[in-house]
Amino acid sequence: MSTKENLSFRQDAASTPPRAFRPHDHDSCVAGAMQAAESLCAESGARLTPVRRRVLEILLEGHRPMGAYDVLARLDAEGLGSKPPVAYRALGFLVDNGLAHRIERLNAFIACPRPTDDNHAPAFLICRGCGSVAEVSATLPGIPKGFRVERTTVEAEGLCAACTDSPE
Amino acid sequence: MSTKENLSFRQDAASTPPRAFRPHDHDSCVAGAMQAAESLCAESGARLTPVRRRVLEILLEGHRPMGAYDVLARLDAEGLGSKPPVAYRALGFLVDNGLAHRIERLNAFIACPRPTDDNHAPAFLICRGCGSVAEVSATLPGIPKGFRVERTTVEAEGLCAACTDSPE
DNA sequence: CTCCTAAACGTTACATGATAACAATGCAAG
DNA sequence: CTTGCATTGTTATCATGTAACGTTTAGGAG
Ligand SMILES: [Zn+2]
Ligand SMILES: [Zn+2]
Ligand SMILES: [Zn+2]
Ligand SMILES: [Zn+2]
Repeated sequence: MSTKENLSFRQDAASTPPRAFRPHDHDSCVAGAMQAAESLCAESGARLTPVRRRVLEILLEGHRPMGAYDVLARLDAEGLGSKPPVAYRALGFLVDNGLAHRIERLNAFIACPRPTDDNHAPAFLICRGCGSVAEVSATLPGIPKGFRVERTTVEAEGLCAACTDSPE
Repeated sequence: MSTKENLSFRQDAASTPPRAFRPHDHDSCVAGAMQAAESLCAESGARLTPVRRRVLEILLEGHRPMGAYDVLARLDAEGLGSKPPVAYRALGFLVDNGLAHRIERLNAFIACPRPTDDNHAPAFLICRGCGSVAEVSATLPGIPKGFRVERTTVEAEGLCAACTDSPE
């Protein structure tokens, strides 16, 4: 459990599908991510306020992205806020602090499963069958000399192993 | 001129910046892309109608992406249409036929400089300094076995060589 | 050439996604 | 305590994208 998922995926890319596409102990999955978020914030001084913490928990419920307004609906139902900026600010905080990522193709957000694994240039595998999204590590090959890359967006849409097998 | 830019960039990635980031004969750049678009459409039976052709020309004016409403403003000024669906339909046609691409990070569209170079899984280098975008070829490494990739979005934001050198 | 059909176009209305701006509140350092 | 700054609450508005439906047009069948 000490190995990064994105690294282990690299090491034996041929064997194991990412955790998000497999049945797994999701409770400990969530607990680990929350734990990591807490310690990251404690370390950096970032304030994981109630709304921010709750949004992270909501995002962590499934390995699938949620739109800002989906998150907002949840917050509203729980009395934590009803106006767009509430959701966007919390999501912005999480993204800025590496606790969540934005999926550009979907205009949606997903919790980072391993926020303490630093320096990750994340790539996302988006299954159009089940809607799950797995975060893996990607390095772009062949960037021309002279272009200084600051941020990358790498997203692949397709079918996960389970959805490929399933009878349509 | 027979070599694909995206291939040549791969072959000597260390030497030449992509054309979009260099001064070049842009008129012939445009002429080539229009030529390629014409023959692709002739071949496939797709109809490059006046609005569609004009939108492609507009996108080709610079190696930079334009939002749908920017394009629409141009069309409106020329009396070619004033309602969003006009722009979105033309852009959709161009994207579907490989004559333009959508840049997800920017909610914007850019003309494909080499639409006849087939099978391209394009990647985009986005310069935040000058706003130019270069299209290069990218293959994603290390996709886990079992995930069937259908479409990719690969975008890198940063600074092109010229903008890195320029004194802020 | 005429008729027919499918594609393209024009327009209305709406859905969805995101942010600017400012007032009110909480909170911690000095 | 008080002063400053981050956070929150709220309003209003902007930006992006699409469903739906009627009309026009191009181009092939007869
Ligand atoms: Zn899980
Ligand atoms: Zn799936
Ligand atoms: Zn050019
Ligand atoms: Zn530049």
